[in-house]
Amino acid sequence: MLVKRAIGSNPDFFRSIPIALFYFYPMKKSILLYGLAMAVLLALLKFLQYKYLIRDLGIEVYLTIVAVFFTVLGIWAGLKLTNPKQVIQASEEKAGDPEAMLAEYGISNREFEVLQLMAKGHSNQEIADELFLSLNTIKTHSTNLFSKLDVKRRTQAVDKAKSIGIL
Amino acid sequence: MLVKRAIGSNPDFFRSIPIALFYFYPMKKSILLYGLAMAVLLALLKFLQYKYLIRDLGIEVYLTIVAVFFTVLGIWAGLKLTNPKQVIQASEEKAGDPEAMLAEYGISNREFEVLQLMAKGHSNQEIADELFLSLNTIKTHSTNLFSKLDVKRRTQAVDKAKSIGIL
DNA sequence: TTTCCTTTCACACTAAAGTACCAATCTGGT
DNA sequence: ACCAGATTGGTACTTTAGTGTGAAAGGAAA
Repeated sequence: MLVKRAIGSNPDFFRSIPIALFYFYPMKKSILLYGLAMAVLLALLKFLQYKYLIRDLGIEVYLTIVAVFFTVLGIWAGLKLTNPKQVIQASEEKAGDPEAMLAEYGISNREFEVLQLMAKGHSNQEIADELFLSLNTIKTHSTNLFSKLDVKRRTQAVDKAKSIGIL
Repeated sequence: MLVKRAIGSNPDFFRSIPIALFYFYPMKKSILLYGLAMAVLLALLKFLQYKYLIRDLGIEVYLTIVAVFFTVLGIWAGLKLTNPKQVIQASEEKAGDPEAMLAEYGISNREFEVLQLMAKGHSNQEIADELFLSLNTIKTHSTNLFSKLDVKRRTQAVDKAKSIGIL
């Protein structure tokens, strides 16, 4: 909808959208955002193409912009995809029953991730940056985590988590 | 602007770009390969452009191919860059004597006492009460302790203290 | 005695952590 | 399709934590 209103003047542009979205059909919101970003960029370039004489500058310039943009986008996507990976690895390190304890205390995945970074001495802002979340979200997670662990501070949470063997 | 509106719901995206580029910076070979892959693809497309009539299919198809390719490339880069994360922290693991380490870092008795209580998750006020000291004194001790351990927060102090074997 | 370190504490300030409440979206089952 | 839990965020607020500066008292060593 948003896209449609922005580029309404270039109907032939829409041919590219289904192509982009095709590859990611089974996926969810992030992919939708990906397609959207792609569409927007294409629209922008298309717009510039008519506005200025980019065609005269050569198609290479055109492609380079797209290439760089989507590389960055890809790196970002890659970083996002690897985050849940580390959690799995970390939770499998302990030979005990960390998973059982997490379930016992009703600690969710995200909460555990936050807990792990807390234990490494990271600040809420740092955790937010590393997980690509907002500071408020980290605060929410940590508050919920504290109530589940029945503690009041992050240092207590780390201490208790280690004592019950989930860290 | 246009792009920002499209991904507007996730402003963290833009914060992640410098992060991604930061990890990317020290890797010279990867950048070289990146440029090479880019050049090869551009050449290939250029070649196809003359060989067949891709231009008639529209610039969108052209761009879509490039976009998808470099997204995949970016994801690959992202995956590669996130792996050597945990190696860095393992460098300071010197399992040694506790007393020797205290001397090594110039940590005094009181500071160590404070550190121990910190590790148990106690607040500054609680520590002050337990040691019959004022809150300000605890703050002074902890500030000095942090500078000696070269950390900025109590959680980091506890983490580092454990890693160097004084806790 | 002088010097250095430790320990103690104060005040004023900034930064971070944490609480409370709310709400939208997403996800996994039933 | 609906629902419970998970995830993500926001606002406004209170509480701790941490910094910078200064200072006083005691002990140990030169």
